[in-house]
Amino acid sequence: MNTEDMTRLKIPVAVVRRMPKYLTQAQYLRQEGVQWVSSLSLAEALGLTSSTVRQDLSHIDFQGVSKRGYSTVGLEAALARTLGVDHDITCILVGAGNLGRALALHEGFGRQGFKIVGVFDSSPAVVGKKVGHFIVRPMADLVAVVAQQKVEIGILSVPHEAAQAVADQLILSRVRGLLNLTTAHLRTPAAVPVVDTRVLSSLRELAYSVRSRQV
Amino acid sequence: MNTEDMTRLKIPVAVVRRMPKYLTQAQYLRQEGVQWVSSLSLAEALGLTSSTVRQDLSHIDFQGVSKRGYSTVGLEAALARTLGVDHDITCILVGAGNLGRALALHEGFGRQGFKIVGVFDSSPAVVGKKVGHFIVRPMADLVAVVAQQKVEIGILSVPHEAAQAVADQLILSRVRGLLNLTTAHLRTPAAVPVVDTRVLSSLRELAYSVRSRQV
DNA sequence: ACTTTAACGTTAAACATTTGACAGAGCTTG
DNA sequence: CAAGCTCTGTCAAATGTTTAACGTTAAAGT
Repeated sequence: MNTEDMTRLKIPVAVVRRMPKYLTQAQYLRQEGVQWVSSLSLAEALGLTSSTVRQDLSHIDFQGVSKRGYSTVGLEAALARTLGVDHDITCILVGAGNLGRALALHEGFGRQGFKIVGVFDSSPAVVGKKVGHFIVRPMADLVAVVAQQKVEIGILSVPHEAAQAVADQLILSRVRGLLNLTTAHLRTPAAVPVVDTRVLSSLRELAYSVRSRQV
Repeated sequence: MNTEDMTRLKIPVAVVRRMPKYLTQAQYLRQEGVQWVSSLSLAEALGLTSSTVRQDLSHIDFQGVSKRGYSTVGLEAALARTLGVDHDITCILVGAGNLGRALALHEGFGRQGFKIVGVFDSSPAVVGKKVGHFIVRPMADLVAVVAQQKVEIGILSVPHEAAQAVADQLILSRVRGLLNLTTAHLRTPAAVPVVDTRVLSSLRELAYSVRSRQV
């Protein structure tokens, strides 16, 4: 089958969710100077089966090599291309509380191409204050900044009561996707995807796992 | 079928992942004074089908009522019991960088029963400093604190190069589960579950969604 | 009391994901 | 230069998840 065709086909969500992990691993190996990686060693590193890895990687426009595996450099590039993170993506952050400030100060995302170009807050007490090298801006500036800087992603770290209203503002300002750090479930038009980070949910899931394994 | 039996059966992972969301929603409705909620309105609030909601809730030891739906109070209690968050769970946090400090300062987790009882860091420059009302402790204190305070969950917010080594120390100190905020994949014995929060992965997943929808 | 109705709980079919199995490709070695 | 080996890519079976459909229950109205 033509690989060009493959990549046009819709990639299953389960596969898309694993791709960032393959990308992280490929970057990591490449930085360590490893040139080739097999589906088996990727699987062992990520807690999967080699079969799953091969099946997953068949969805990207990139070929492994018999007897060697996958080139770490090629894999990294192909995954980045497939995910759309082979170029910078501009983001804004709304909500300059503890979590929001931590994310704004975290340099890791910027290194991975997610460039924060503005920090917003609705509280007059916070607007104008500095967060790292950002000056917190009022919500009224949202539309203009999104338009001028071609912002693609809005990151929400507001109290959950305010989440839906802020999400609506972000959508109106024509942001293309939302990263939701709140516990609220956001309702958005189909054209605006939302990914939840679920920190509290993860803790609760963990509580269940811890408990059900103690038996 | 006897519901007592049901709850002993293993709950599918997909269902466990949704339960925290149902719990959040039930709490929220109860706080607003809503007494009953139907599978359909839960579904609409969380972006699911009513069928999924009913199927999911059939796994907990709690019954809905014909023509009314589920009691928000009862639902909240049953979900909390099932997840094991009906009592406090002690946690420690390792890594007092930006993200770690933000989590330590965030009061929401404490209100939900996840009590942080210690903040640790390996850097002598950080040990001894204050983070909120915590004084950052050295890694050497880990074992003693976990034993004395019966710590169940370790939260990792260290640089990813250090993640596996710190995870190993936490496991040795007999923590029962790990919340992983790093991009590293952690390898643990089967008895020690790990839940990843995947903030960077979520951003990448979002980048893919945004891109594949622009067509 | 009886009918209507709005909900749940359960079944089974549809759909999605994961896994095992194996043919084929291309290094490597003698 | 052929044999052997190790790895990929793909197929199909097994497993897991979601959904629609429907029988059942209990409240509400007549």
